Order: sequence, then C-alpha cells, then structure tokens
Amino acid sequence: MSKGEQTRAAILERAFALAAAGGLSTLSIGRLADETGLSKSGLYAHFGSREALEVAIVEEASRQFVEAVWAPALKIPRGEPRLRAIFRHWLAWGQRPGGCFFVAASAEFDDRRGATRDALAREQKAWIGALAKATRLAVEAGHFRPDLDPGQFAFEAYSIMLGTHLFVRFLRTSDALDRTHAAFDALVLAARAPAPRRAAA
Amino acid sequence: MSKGEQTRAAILERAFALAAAGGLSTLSIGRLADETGLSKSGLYAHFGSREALEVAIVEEASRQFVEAVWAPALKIPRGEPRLRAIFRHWLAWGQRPGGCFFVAASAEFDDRRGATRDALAREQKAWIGALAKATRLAVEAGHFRPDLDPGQFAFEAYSIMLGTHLFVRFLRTSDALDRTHAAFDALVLAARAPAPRRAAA
DNA sequence: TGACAAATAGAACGATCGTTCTATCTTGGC
DNA sequence: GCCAAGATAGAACGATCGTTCTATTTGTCA
Repeated sequence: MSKGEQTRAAILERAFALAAAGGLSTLSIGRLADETGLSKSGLYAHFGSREALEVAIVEEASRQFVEAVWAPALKIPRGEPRLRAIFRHWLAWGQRPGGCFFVAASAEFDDRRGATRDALAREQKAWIGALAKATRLAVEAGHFRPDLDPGQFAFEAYSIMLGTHLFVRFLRTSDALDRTHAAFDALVLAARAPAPRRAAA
Repeated sequence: MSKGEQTRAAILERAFALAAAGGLSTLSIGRLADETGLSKSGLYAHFGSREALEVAIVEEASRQFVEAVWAPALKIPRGEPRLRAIFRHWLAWGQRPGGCFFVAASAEFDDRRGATRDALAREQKAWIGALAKATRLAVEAGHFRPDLDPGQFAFEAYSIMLGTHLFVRFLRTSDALDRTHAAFDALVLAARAPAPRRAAA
C-alpha cells in the first residue's frame, strides 16, 4: 500500500467516525483537516470534492457495517437463529456513538439529490434486501410459515429498528430496549409456523 | 393583533414551511429574510436569536400538528376507530413536503443539546403519550385485550410510522404504503380482544 | 543517487453564516 | 397632530465554508 493509499485510509477512518458521531453534513473539511493533522488542501487532494469524500465515507460505513453486523450473522445457522443474530448485532451497531450511521444519514439526505444520496440508498436497499432474503431462508427452513411475506417482515423489522433509534437516542426513554425486544419477539412469534393446536393464551 | 404580532405570525408560517421542507438546520436567516421580504435584522428583531426562532418554529409545528392530526381524531369515537383515525391523519401529515417535521427534526437533533432539542423532545413525548392514552381508551372500551400494554402498542405504532417515513421518502419503495397498512392492521389485530374460538386461519 | 511523480502545505478566493450596531421609518395612544 | 415606542433597513463584524492556486516537500523507482 503506497503512502497516499494509507493516508487516504486513515483519513477515511477518522472521517467516518466524525460523520457517524455528528452527521455527514456537520463534518467539515477544515475540521477533518485538523483532526487528521493534514492541511485542508492536502486532504482535498485525496478526494477531489466534498461530495466524493461523502461517497467514500458511505462506502467506508458499509464496509464496517458488513464487518460488524453481517459477517458474524452469516456464521449463525440460517433461519430464525440467524435473523435474531442480525437483529442483535444491528442493535449493538446502532449503539455506537451517533447511532446507526445509515439511519441518521438517510434522514439527513431524504430531501436532497446527488451522488451521496444515491450511494446511501443503494447500500441501504442492499441491506434490506439481504434482510428479506434471510427471512426467506427462515421460511424455507420451516421456521416461519410458508405464506409469510419476507418483504413485509423486513419492513416491520426495520421499522422496529428505527423506533429503537428514536426512543433510545432522541427521546431517551428508559424502557426503549425492553420495548424493542418485545416488539421483535412479537414479530417473530407471528411469523412462526402455526403452533400445534393449544388453548389460546 | 398588532402589526408586529401579525408580521411575526407570517414569518413563522413561512419559516415552518421552509424548515419542514428542508430541515430545521438548513433554514438560514438570510434565506428566510429573502422569502419573507424582510431584512435580516428586521426579521431578527422578532426573535432575538437563531435558537429562539427554532423553538418558535417547533411550537408552530405543534400547533399545526394538533390541527391536522389530533383535533380531527378527537371527533371520532374513542377506541379502535379513533386510533385508526390518528394513524390515517398522521400518514397524511407525513406526506406533506419534507415529510413529518418531527421525525425529520428528531434525527437532526438527536446528538445536540439546547432549547430546540428540548422543545422537540417535549412535544414528541406528549404526542406519544397521547397515542398511548388513546390505546388505553381502546382497552377500556373493550376493543383491545385487557392485558395489552398501551406503551408497547404506541412504541410499535410509532415505529411503523418511522418505517413509512424511511421507505416512502428515502428509499421510495413503491409498495411502502401497502406495507404500512399491512403492518398497522397486524398490530391492531394482535391487540384485539381474543376472538371467539374458530379454526386457525 | 538522481530525476520525476506523488503528496502535502499555505495562502487566498468568494460566499454565506449568525449577530450587532446605528439610523430611519411607521405605528398607535394622547 | 405630536411624540414616544415599536418596527424595519442597511451596513459591517468575524468566523467558517468548499474550493483553487502555486510552492515545496517527500516518496519511489530506474
């Protein structure tokens, strides 16, 4: 790895940490220059524009997201256990400083246009698609009912994650995590293959 | 209403529209001055500081939110019908330009401190509390099971609203509204008083 | 090691930000 | 209709933004 490449990697790591903690648009070139010990123009030469820097940050975020959430979940047996693992790791990821980078960034960019928004939407759609696929595997494994709509399950699971984000980070409700787990358990319970006839609870 | 008061009201209406469409922090004094036809300092005299303007905008947003969502829902009979009305009107409110002001603003301010954040959190907690109360009334009316936790119901309903916001505004998934209604229907169904014994569907 | 390319620094740019000051204009009560 | 109080304008402030330019230093490879 050449000198330039490793400097670039170091910049990105710091830039992602700052962007995750304070939002993509609060990150300024000048501040990032200070934090990395480089000059503004020295830093600039690595990316060419603010927007290119933002896109690079989004890609760095995806890399770290896969590493923190997706990779460990893929080691868990497919079906409900893997889905639970995904949820658990995502929850941990979302408790980092600044919360989930993607949730924060989507709210920031939902009205804008440009390469940053495109990169964010692409990554997030991929992640939701993967969540739906993991749900489909749970159906195929017989853990979930055959007529379950994986896209609907993914929508609802993602919604719970968004609720967690708001209640934990913004409202700071003390029982937010309990509610999160209760909601996810209820979602999974409703998705399960119908239990053998018992008396209703 | 004195001259100053009515100018202030006009400023706030315009300011809220701009803040709702583009986010609270993208709204700048200079731009607002242009849009209202006033000078920056003329505008400034009405609020005293940027933060005071933001707080006033939050209060204006609450006023409009009550008018658009809460007031009409209170005319509907309490219980499940009213809950459905709240959800319906909230959904319409969230389809205004810029989406739901509160959802957007909470994401913007979750890392910050100050009067604006406090005002936002206060209003939003009040609204979630009201949602929980409406749920409790549905329990008391016998529409929902007696052991239902209204706070949990409110958490999950709010989560669905957040999911809608993301899927409609950011991801722009075509079936987002269908998924929203399906999710809310499932939530209500699970909250209902247990149906008379039938064969499982 | 010498030479060329890559990497970085430093200064300057125009724009915009929130804020403050002073001056002028308008309104409302007597 | 006068006159104080209120409302508004205009200019200027220091700071910071993203960006560009020209040097200068540093790394890399023949």
